Amino acid sequence: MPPSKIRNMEEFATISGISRPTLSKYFNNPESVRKSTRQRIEAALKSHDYKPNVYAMNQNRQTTRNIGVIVPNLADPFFNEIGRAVEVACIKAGYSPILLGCHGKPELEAENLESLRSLKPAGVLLAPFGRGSDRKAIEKILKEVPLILFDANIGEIGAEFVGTDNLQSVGLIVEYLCRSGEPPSFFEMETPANPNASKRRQAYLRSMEVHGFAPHILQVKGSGWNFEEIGQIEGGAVLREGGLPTNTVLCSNDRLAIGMLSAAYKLGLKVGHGPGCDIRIAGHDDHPFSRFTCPSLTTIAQDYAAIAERAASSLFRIIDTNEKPPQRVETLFEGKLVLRDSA
Amino acid sequence: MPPSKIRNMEEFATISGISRPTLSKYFNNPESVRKSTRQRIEAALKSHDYKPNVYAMNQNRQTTRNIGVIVPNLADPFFNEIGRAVEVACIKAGYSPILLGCHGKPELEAENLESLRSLKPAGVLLAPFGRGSDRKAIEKILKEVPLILFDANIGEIGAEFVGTDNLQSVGLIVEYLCRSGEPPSFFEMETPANPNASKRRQAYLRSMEVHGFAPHILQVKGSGWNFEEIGQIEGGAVLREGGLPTNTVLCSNDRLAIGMLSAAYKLGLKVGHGPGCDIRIAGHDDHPFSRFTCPSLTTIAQDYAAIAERAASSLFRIIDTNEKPPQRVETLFEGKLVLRDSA
DNA sequence: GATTAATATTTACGCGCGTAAAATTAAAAT
DNA sequence: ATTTTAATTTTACGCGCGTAAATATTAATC
Repeated sequence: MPPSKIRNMEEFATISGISRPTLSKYFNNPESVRKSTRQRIEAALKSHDYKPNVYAMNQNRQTTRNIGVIVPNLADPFFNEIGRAVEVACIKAGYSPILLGCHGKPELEAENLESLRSLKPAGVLLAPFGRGSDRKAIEKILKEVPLILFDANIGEIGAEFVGTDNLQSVGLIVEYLCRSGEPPSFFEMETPANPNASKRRQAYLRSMEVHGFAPHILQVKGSGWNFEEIGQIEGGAVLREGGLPTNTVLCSNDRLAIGMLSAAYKLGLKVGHGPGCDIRIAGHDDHPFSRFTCPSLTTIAQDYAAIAERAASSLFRIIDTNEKPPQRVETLFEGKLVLRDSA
Repeated sequence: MPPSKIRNMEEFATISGISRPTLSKYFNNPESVRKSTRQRIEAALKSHDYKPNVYAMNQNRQTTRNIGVIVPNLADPFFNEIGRAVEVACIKAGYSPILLGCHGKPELEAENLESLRSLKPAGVLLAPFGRGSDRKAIEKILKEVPLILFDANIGEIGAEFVGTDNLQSVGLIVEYLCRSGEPPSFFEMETPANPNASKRRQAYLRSMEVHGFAPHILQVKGSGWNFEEIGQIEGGAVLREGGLPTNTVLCSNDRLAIGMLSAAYKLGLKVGHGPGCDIRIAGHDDHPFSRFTCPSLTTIAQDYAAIAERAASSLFRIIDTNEKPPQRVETLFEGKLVLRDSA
């Protein structure tokens, strides 16, 4: 990239000997021009360092190549990873993803949707808060661009929902826990922000029934996103006060389990499935830290790569064909049991 | 916001009874118009749901209100938090932050800088990789907009560096460890990506000298960002093979320490400072998980709020006054000792 | 080599807003 | 009430590119 500064596409057109409309076509889709032309453009590009002005590009265009991706909390490793996977899928398909986190605050979800709206994205991939989500804000952007929900479902909103089959995944771990020891209680927050939580509770109830055990649900106080802290404080209280009918607990998610493990450690309880262990604790999600907890956490791994891939490709299909599927689809992927030391 | 759809500023001008240039002024800085006018505009805004087209706004403008913020890895809670703090500071100052993570890949840093360049930001706040950073990519954008480094310093690049005083912070924890028990060894990766790592090693060496102890540095293999895994595997090897001259280890960062704690647990070692403990392990950074490790981790808390605030405000000053400080400044904030159970 | 289909060029207009200069109006100071 | 000062309106142009239509060129087919 020599010092030659090109100021606009016009200039680059004269320098490269290609007409401006053809260049415009190229930048919108390199495949849309003849191979020989493409090569000439790319050769010129190498020796001139020109990039079209993104603002001018998108200003007078009916549809941009931007994809809005919103997750509730980028600080949560699960959402970080799934957000990243979606990002990569978008780039691969020639779109420009805009990944926005809501820092655990539902009001930021509405704000992010609004700022996306002014970026005129071609589509939106949203992992909503669920209960905390501003339904009107979602419906507002939905009128303008296709939207697909992932991770958490909100009834009948968006063209598709892609997530994990909680019924299957929770069934899997409940079955394992029942088979390998005492049946689990279910540990969760009283007012979970995420709709998956209630799905998991229902799956737990159903699964316990299938195995012929009496369910026992521990709902503790706590809201917000400080799951570890809630698990530690409230889970610790449960452990101390002996509110458990069996020696096994299934936590609604790994972050709660991590907190509970911490509480168990403080109480001097030995967690695990070996001899001499006081209690078994299991989680759900295969949080990146679950491998490093003490003891390492038995949990369910979500197939976030598949979820991300599917959500993205479904969105691209809608964008490309410009037609919504006649019926709202719900795609669920199976979770996998990850056996470690805690249960 | 009734159904009235306004398509451009012109339309909104006729509806609101305000001239378009005045509206333009208002949207660029609400304070720049008379109070009575501002109130009229805001009243109209409430009943008409108009927002200027961002692309058209920025297209023919010498300087946008965008601030690029780049951190090495949004999945790392430390960078997530400091990135968020910077974001908030930008919004507060009326700028639009664009927070980009590099997912631990230095090549993404260069890519992100490049995509920022085409967004014509008013300035850039960069937490660089350090060794892995593409110096040329940084210098390229530096020619166009002011840039401030935070967290990790790269010699003489950018208008300012804002970070933690590792000499002070490591001195603090070494002093504590020496005073309260046996002097620590220093545990780190062989080829740390982050320049803070070598700063901390130097600070350790100097601090040990001050207290009259022989330093002992454990450099283990490993690169990349899987710190916990490296801490677990390599730290575990150190613990097993008895390569420690004392019962105390200071890890270069919390994530290594978390891995080492996990290894110690697996080996059946009791970590802590109480009676009957086999080893003391300390970290650096006050990672959000450090409160929930087993045992909870004694560490150093960085003042990331101050770092973010300072980095942002310095950038705004340069942008507003349109002049770089005559000399490159390095601003260091002190770390605070966080005493928990592990050391 | 002639015909056809695909691609490129020419020409021209518009997007929504920034921004400058001059004219006007309103508010503040005297 | 008059002058001074500040803010607003009018007018007008341009930014860089999308995009459409007509024309010219190239490549593919026979």
